[in-house]
Amino acid sequence: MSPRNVEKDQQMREKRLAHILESAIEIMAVKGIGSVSIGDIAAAAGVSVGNVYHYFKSKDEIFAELLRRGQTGYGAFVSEIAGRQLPAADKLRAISEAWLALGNSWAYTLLIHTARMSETSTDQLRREVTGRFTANLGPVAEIVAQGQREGSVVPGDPTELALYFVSLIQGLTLQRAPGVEVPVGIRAEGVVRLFLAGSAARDA
Amino acid sequence: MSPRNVEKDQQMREKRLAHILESAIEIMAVKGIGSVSIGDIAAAAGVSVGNVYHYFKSKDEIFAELLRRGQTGYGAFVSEIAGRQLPAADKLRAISEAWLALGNSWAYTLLIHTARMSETSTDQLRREVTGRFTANLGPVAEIVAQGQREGSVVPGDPTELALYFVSLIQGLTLQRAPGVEVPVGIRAEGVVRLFLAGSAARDA
Amino acid sequence: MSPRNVEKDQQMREKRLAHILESAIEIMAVKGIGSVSIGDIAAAAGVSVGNVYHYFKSKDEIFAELLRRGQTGYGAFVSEIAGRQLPAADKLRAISEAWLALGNSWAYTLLIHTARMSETSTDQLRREVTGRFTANLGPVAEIVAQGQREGSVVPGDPTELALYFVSLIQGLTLQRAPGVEVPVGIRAEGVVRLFLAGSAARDA
Amino acid sequence: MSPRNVEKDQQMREKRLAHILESAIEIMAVKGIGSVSIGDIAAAAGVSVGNVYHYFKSKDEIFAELLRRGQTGYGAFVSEIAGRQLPAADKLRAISEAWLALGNSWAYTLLIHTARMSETSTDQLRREVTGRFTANLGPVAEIVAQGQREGSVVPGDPTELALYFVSLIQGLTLQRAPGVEVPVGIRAEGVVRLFLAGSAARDA
DNA sequence: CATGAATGAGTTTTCATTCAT
DNA sequence: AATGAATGAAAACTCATTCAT
Repeated sequence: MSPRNVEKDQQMREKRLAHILESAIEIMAVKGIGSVSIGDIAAAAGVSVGNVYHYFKSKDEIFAELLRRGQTGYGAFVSEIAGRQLPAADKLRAISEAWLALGNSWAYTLLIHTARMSETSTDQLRREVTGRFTANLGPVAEIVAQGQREGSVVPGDPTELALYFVSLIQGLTLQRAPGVEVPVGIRAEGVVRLFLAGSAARDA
Repeated sequence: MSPRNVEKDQQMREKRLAHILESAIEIMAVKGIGSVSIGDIAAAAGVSVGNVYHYFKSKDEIFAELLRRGQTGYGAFVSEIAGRQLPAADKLRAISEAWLALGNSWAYTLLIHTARMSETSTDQLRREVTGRFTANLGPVAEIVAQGQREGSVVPGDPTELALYFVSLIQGLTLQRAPGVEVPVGIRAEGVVRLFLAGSAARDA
Repeated sequence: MSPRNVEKDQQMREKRLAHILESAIEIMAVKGIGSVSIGDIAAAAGVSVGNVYHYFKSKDEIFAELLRRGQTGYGAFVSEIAGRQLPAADKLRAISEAWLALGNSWAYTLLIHTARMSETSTDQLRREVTGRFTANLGPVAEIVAQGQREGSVVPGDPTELALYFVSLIQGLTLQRAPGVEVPVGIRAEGVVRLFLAGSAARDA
Repeated sequence: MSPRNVEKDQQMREKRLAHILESAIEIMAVKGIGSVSIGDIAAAAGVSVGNVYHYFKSKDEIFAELLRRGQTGYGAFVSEIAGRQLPAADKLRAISEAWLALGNSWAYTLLIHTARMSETSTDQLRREVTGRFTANLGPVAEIVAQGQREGSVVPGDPTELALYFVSLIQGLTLQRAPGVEVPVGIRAEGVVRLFLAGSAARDA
C-alpha cells in the first residue's frame, strides 16, 4: 500500500522530533523558559511553526515530552552509575560532575519545577513528573546506603540523604545558568565531601 | 492637605502596595509564575486592573519590587541571625528552619531564577538580583567561618560552603511546592548536619 | 469606592454586548455561518477583536448567547401570540407572517441546527438548545388545540402538528436566505391554510 | 494497459471516490459541517490526506460533488416516483417516508443551505445548487397537480405547494439530527395529510 | 484614586494545499 | 497511486497597557 519505507519514516519522525526538542531546550536556555514561543522553537529548529504542530499537539506537550525524556535520561544515567563497581564516594562524584558539567541542566531543573506547579499543567503531568522524580531518587539512595555500609557516607536515612544530595545539585545547577555570576567556584568534589563521613572528609 | 493626611496617604499607599505584592506572590504560587497576568494579580488583590497601574508602572516593576523586597527581607533576616550571640550551628539551624517553614519560599526561589535567566528581564534587573544574592551570601559565609573557628563546621572556603548551604535550602524549598509530594521528610536538622564537623555530628 | 456609576456601567455593558451580538448575526447572514471570524464580527460591530473577547470568552460563547437570546425572544413572541384573544387561525397567521418577514430568521434556524450537531458544541449547549426548542413548541401546540376546539384546525395530536408547523416555517425561512432564489412566492396565508380544516379553507 | 485494466481502474477510482464522499458526509454528520477538515475526511475514509487530493482538486470540490450527487440522486428518486402509476397521495407518502427514513438526510439539508448561503462558496456552486433544487421541485409539483386533478390534494399553485411540501420535509429532517430529541413522533402519514383535501383527511 | 472598557501587538493553534519519496 | 511531512496564511485567543469616566 504505502510506497514509502515505513520503518525509515518512523526513524525520520523520531529524529525530527528529537531535533525539535533539543532546539527547544537550547532556545529555552537562552531566552528563558517562560518566554519561549513556538515560533522561537520552530526558528531554532529550522522548521516552520506549522511543522512543530505536526509533531506536537501543543506547547504543553512539548514541555511534557521534554521533561519525560530529561527525567528518563537522568534516571538511566543514575541507575547506570549505581550499578557500577565503584566506591560510593566515586559514584556520587560522578553524578555531581556529570550534572554540573551539563550545559542545560539548569533549564531542566527549572522546567521540572515550572511544570510541577502551574495550574496550567494537568494533574496527569504533575503526577508523572513527581513520580519520575521520586523513582529517580531510588538509585541515589542505594548509593548512599552502599556508602554507609562502606563507612564512607554520613549516617542517616538514605532516601532523605539522597533527596538532600539531589536538591543540592539542583540548587547548584540553577547558579550555573547564564547571566548568573556567583563569585565562587562550584566543585563536584566540594559537594560530595558534605556527604562523606570520617577523617578523610573532615581533614581534607 | 495637612501633613497628617499626607503621611496617612503614604501609609495607605504603602499598605496597598504591599497587599498587591502579597497577592501577586500568592497567585503566582497557584497559577505558575509564567502565566500570571496583571488581571490575575488584580483579581487576587481585589482591586481593578487599572488600579494596579496606579501603584506599579508595569508588570516588570511588580516582579522587580517583589524580588527586591523578598531578597532584602531575607538579607536582613540572615544578617540578624549572623549577629546573634549563638553557636554557628544554631544559627544555621535557625536559617534552615525559617526558610523551610515559610510557605512561599519556593515561589521566591523560582522567581529569582526566572528573573536571573530570562532574556526578557532587563540587564539592570538581572544585575540587581545577582548582586543581592551575592551580598546575601556574606552573612552566611560569616557564620560558616565562625563555625570553622569553633570547630563545629566542616573545613573549606566559607563562601563556597555558604553557596552550597543556600543552594541546598533553595533546592529543598522547590520540593515543597504544592503538588509535589516527595516521600521523605525534610528536616532542618538533617540539612545542618551535613555542614557539621566532628564525630558527634557526622558519625552519630 | 468606585468613582463611576455602577448601574450605568451595567447598562452600557449590556448595550455593547447586544450590539456585538446583533452585528454577529448580521454579518453571519452575509458571509455564512461557518465562515464568520471573530475579526468579521468585530469589524461589523466597529470594535477591536480584543474587545469582543472582553465581552465573550470565546467564539462558541457568542454562538451560544445568540441562540439563547434568539430562542428566548421567539418563545416570548409565540407565548404572547398564544395569549391573545384571537381565533387560532389568526394566531398561526401572525406567527407565520412575523417569522417569514424577519430578515435574519434563516440565520437563526441554521444556527440552531449547526449548534445542535457538531461535536464541537458542548452537550450542555445542545441540551439547552433542544430544551428551549421543545419548550417553544408548547404555545404553538396550545394554539393548535384551541383551533381544534374551534373546529378551524385539522385534527391530530396538537404537539405533533405544532412540530410540523414550526418545521415548515423553519424550512421556508431557509429558502429566504440571500442568494437563494426559489421561483415561487412564499405566503404566510398558504402556510396556514395547510393546517386549517373545513371546506372553506381546504377546498377553496 | 489493456482496455480491461483501464476500465477496471476507472471502476476502482469511482469506488474510492464514492467511499471518500460517503465518509465525508458521515464525519460531517458527527463533527459538524463547518468543522470538518480534509484530515478528518481522510481519517474517516481510512486514506491519507494526500490521497484525498488525488481524487478531489480541493475541499470545495468535495462539497460540490457531495451536493451534486445528493441532489441528483434525490431528483432521480423523485422523478421515478412521479412517473409511477399511483395515486398522488401515495406518491407523496413514498417521498416522505424515504426522505425521513434516510439517515443522513439532515446533513444533506444543512449542506445545501450552507452552500447556498456562504459568501465563501462560489457563485457557480450556488447557482448549481439552487438550479438543481428548483429543478427537483418540478416532479413534486407534478404530483401535486395530479393530486389536485384527482381531488385528493388541496387546491393552490402546485409549485408553491411543492415548495411547502419539500420545505416541511427538510425542516423535519433537521429535527432528526443526532443530539436532537424532539418529544414527538414524526410520521410520514401526518406530513402528507396536511396536503390532502376532503373528508378523508379532515375526518381521520 | 478607582474602574473596567478598549486596543493592538503578540502567541497559539488550525488547516488547506503542495511535494518529495 | 499512496503517503505523510512541510508550509504559509489565516484564525482564535491573550494580555500588557492606556484612557475616558
